[in-house]
Amino acid sequence: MTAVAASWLPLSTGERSVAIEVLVHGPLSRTDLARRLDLSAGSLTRLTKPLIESGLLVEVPEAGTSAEVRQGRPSQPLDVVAESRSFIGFKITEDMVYGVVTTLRSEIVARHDRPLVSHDPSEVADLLAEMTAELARGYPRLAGIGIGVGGFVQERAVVGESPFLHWRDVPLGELVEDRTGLPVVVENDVAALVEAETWFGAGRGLDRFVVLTIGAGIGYGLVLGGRRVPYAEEDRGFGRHWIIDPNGPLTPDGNRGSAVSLLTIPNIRYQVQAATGRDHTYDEILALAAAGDSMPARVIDEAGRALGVLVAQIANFAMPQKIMLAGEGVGLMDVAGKTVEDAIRAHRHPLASPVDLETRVSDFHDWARGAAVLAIQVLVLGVAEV
Amino acid sequence: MTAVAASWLPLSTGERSVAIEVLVHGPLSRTDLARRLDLSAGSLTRLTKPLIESGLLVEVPEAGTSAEVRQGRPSQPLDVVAESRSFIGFKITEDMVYGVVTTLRSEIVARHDRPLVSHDPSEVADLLAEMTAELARGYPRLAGIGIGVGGFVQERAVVGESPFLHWRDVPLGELVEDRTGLPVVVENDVAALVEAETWFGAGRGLDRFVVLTIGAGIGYGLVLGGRRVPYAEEDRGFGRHWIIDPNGPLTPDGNRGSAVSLLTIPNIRYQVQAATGRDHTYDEILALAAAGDSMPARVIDEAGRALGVLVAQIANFAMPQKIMLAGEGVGLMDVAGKTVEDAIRAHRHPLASPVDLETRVSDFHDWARGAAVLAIQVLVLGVAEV
DNA sequence: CATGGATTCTTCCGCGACAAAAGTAAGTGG
DNA sequence: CCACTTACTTTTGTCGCGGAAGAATCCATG
Repeated sequence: MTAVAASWLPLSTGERSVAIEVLVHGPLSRTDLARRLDLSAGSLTRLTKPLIESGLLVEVPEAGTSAEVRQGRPSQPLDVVAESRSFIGFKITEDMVYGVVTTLRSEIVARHDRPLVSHDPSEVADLLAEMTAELARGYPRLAGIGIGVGGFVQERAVVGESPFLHWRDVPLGELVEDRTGLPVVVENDVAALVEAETWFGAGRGLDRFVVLTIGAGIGYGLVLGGRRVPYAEEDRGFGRHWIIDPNGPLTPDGNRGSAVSLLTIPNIRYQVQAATGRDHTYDEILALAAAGDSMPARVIDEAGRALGVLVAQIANFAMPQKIMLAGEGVGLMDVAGKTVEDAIRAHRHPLASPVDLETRVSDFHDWARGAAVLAIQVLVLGVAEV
Repeated sequence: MTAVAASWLPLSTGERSVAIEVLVHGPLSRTDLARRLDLSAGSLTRLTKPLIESGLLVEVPEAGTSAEVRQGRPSQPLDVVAESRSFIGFKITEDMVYGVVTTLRSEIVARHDRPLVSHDPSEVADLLAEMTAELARGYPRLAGIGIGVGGFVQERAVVGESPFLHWRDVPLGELVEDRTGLPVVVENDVAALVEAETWFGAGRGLDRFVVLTIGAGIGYGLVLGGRRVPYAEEDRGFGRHWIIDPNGPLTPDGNRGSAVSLLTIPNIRYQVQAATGRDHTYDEILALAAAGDSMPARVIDEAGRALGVLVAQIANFAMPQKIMLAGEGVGLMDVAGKTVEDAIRAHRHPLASPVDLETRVSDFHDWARGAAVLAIQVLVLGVAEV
């Protein structure tokens, strides 16, 4: 596997904005683009020409509604050639690596998962290289790899600290680049998910929005002006110091009634086990709660209330236009959705605009997809960022 | 009193950014400006010329440090002619109107206060016109008036709702313009203070910062990307639905342990009165608490803890670069500063960057100055905003 | 089936903003 | 007195955009 020409020609700012607009907002005619980007029709001819010649964009037949009869010269929608390049995204968890192949539009076209048996950096890199080879079958024009890791990542290349892997200053990007010959972007998994949502998901076109994840831990990502706000304690225990109920249940980590102890999957399972003596999976607990089993129902109700308070406070203080809920723990919303909404309402001003809360049913491949989006951003469009 | 030519010539975007930069960041040479605005030296000659000709900027002698011996041609700092125009700012409270005259640089050069005996809109407007005439003495080149009101203000002109004045849809801007012949900007008082801090105060040059005010109520202003984020419930009871301590003291408004009931001046006085049977002023309570009187000390300690939690949560969720504390209630910081800091630390992640908390000792004239800053923004530089 | 109107896109030209380079001004230091 | 440094000005070239005119391609109408 040899290195592929990483990125297209260097794009001018005008060309880049056109490329991103088409990539993110689907097929658009030149006239549409002129309106959206506030440019003249003439400028669009100029800007699109090199993009079409380079193969990034193509003219596509006009969208379906043939019934619609319009006068005038038909528009010539432009679209990115989604399949022209492929990207690989990985999500590394404690015991599994989830991998996907995506198109330029971040649609998942292939999946491949493997158990993670060793946490040794070079062995992990070996595994990622093997999985890359496996995934690459049938997708020859790989342009790059994105890797999402829970933990603190520096320079989009080095894992500065990852508690669950017991890593410190591991140059994962370099390790994988050496083995695959492909450009690699490493990023915190929540950050990657946030970027993916900003470009291709719920956050498209929004100025301020929040991604909140519930799973083994709690993740928080704040996007302002289209950019993610970096913060020092990134993904090293968000919500642990946020005490919702001082009299709440004590959890193994020694915090009483924190958002983490009330909301995360391991702590919910711990609470149910401590009360009933039996170990259940998270899904079982949700089912029991839905069926009215009193003890799980109490724990889940409390979790729903905590989530509502958390969401309300985020809305009060950060004032996002939308809050997106993701992660393996969002099943909570199905069972305790009403509790969450009530709690939100109770902790918001009656005149406040309603919170736009969107729940994304997501599995680990969505995290991997998020990592692939980073590769798209950095490698294709040359979006540099820290 | 006749209308004065309101604003300078329409400025181009380049000229405007130069003007704002000089206005906000004091005297700057062209070379400094070129560096700050990322422009070439040539562009600065071009951009500054019309500004100097129009009288907005002047070349001033180089700054003081004559001891400093440098080679080369001396720089020619530019400065705004601060005294070339004057602005009036008003802050309306329930029983007083506070007025100031400021320079273009928002320095207060005169004050004048009057008791507010009637809440009738036209009588209030009459009073403002009288005070304007009073303040205008000796400051002939008035360019505009800014008015800060607690409540909900629309279009920077109409008081949509103000509970303490019992106003609904009062076109205060128009009323005062009719009486004075001067352009008038009306804005929510917290919003005005936020703008003032963004331009001339602690928020200068920051991308994200928060203004938190404690007084008769709690005020919250969030600035992102140099712009204040508008929100629906603006200044109609921020913090009332934020329950810090579910077992906290009950207050007359029926909320138990909310940020408002724990922190605002009327509620602190109410708590002390309920416990001791005696009515004290806020300053007296602070003094008693500092002296160790147990009951006031407990109330103040609780208030300090509540403030700490509030600040910590703002820092956690909105991630501002700085939080500015203002209002008549900031004396709390002198007495309970340590409690506040402890509470902040307890509710933040240990790895989180420390909260940059700045306390501004402020009286009502600072609110009035904030309103004057709005007049400066809108009338001189044509900064349009909602 | 020709004509005209509508709409989209292309070509071309001019304008404005900017940067880079070259020139001028005003100081310091030997 | 001359070299050197720094600040500013002038000149010139380039880039990107908007606007006007025209080409392409549809529909509607007679």
